[in-house]
Amino acid sequence: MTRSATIAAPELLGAELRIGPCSLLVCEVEAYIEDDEASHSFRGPTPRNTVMFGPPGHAYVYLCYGVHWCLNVVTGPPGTGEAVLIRAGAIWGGEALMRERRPKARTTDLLNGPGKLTAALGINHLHNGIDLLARGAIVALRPGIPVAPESVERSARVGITKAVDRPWRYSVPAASLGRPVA
DNA sequence: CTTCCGATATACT
DNA sequence: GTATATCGGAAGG
Repeated sequence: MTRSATIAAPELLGAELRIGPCSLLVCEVEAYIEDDEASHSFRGPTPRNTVMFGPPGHAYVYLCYGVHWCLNVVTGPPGTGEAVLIRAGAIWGGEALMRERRPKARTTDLLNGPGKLTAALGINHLHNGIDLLARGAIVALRPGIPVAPESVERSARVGITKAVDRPWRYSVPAASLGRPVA
């Protein structure tokens, strides 16, 4: 995971993100690096973004618009402020509990946004900084379904107004990742 | 279907 | 005071 965010981001597609009985397969991500006006790390460390400058494979969780939790996977060597935002996932396990947490959501809307998937999985500030690759981690990132590099779509990042020209959003259709087992 | 808007922590001007 | 890596509900067509 000691790779730059733009390399790590497409490699995260198809990975399984699990917390308790709930899990998803990552199908949309965005890369953010230090030399990037759209990145929280652009102006250096702050109380909020310190985790971005720490070791790779850890979770950077922040509150967006004062309302929604968003989950990133820290990348790059320690000291570099890089991360990959998990933007969407395919339902993989624990669907009943995820629906309980988001009762109004339809199937295609359950995990199709960074704030939606953290709500469904129950991820919040308590998970900021944890090692997603550690054995027995509360929130764990593991190999899921392999995704062919040729099938990855690249596009402009969403919801930003700076550095819009950098095509650092990577995605595959949720339906291409297979069906939930549980 | 579409547009508009409120919520509101954190960081910056 | 203003902007932001968002979402869901209301209002209009």
